[in-house]
Amino acid sequence: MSALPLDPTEHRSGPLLDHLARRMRLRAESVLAPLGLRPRHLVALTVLRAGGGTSQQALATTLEMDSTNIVGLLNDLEARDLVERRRSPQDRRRHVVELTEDGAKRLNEAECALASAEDEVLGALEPAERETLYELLRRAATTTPISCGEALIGEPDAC
Amino acid sequence: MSALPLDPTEHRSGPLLDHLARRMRLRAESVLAPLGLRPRHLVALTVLRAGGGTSQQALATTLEMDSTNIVGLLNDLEARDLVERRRSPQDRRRHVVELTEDGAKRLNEAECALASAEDEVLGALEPAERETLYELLRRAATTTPISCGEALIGEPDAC
DNA sequence: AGGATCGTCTGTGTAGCGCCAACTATTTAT
DNA sequence: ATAAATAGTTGGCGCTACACAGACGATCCT
Repeated sequence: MSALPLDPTEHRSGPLLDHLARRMRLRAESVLAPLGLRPRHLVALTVLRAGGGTSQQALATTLEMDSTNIVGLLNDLEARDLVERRRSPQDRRRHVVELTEDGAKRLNEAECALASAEDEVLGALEPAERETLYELLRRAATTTPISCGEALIGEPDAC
Repeated sequence: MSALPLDPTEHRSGPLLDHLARRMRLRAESVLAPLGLRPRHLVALTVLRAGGGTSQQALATTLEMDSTNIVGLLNDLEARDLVERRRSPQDRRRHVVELTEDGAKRLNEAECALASAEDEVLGALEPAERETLYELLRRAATTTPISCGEALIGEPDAC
């Protein structure tokens, strides 16, 4: 079509994302096992750290998982005191899920433990590039996960 | 430790990768259905396009999947003429797996179809940033997947 | 009081995938 | 030439992650 060498073919990162996530997850699984965590738990913890206190269904929306399965996931995390369920004062049906201090600490430990896995999978990238990658992923993941009004329970001013 | 604001906390992209891959995969699933493809097929096709002719076990190593499951995956793709299994002349036990023209075309179509999914998931990133992301992912995924000697069947000089 | 909503529990079904075992065709080593 | 290793295939078993549906109590909104 055009003489410009701008976009010769469609560049979709979906499959690459999938591929790398799998490679990472396989390594993470074994590295995380001694900590009693699975990759899936880390995703939840990461989202919770980023999102502050959210209701369970908000979490379900963010993680795009069925809410019934969120229950089990949170049970795991709460049993290990990594996460806390408090009833919302505004709406006592709701559980406000929040990372505990232990949770934040454990998440940090896990992230340290993941370094080796990341070294293997992202070995082709230099440190600066990895940081760029991280920043892009983080920003993409922090895309006002839910309609904003329901997600931010504690900060009604943010919107 | 240091006063520099360089690395206050560990930055692991593993969980983010996992999260975004999931979000992408869910959308891809429905978008790809009319094309008779699943996300997993796209990963394989993408790897094949990047890697040229590889043996099945090389593919298994790259995708980090059990080789018995590779068989079924390739059966799917070959049944749709997206992929071709030829016996290697050098070692007639081997199947050299290669993308057909139809396969390349179909992969391109699929990538176009994925645009909407990507728009939703990577909506927070500008086009230039998405391209950067793609490039980083692509390079990370192209990390001499196998020990190099076994992977490159057709090009024995490359190493 | 009545209806909707949030979370929980239970159960069912399915898909992805690892693992084991057996078998064939072929290559390599002895 | 015979034995051992390797590539692919098939079949089966089992586990895990999930989605989905139904029922229930607690709570909110009218």
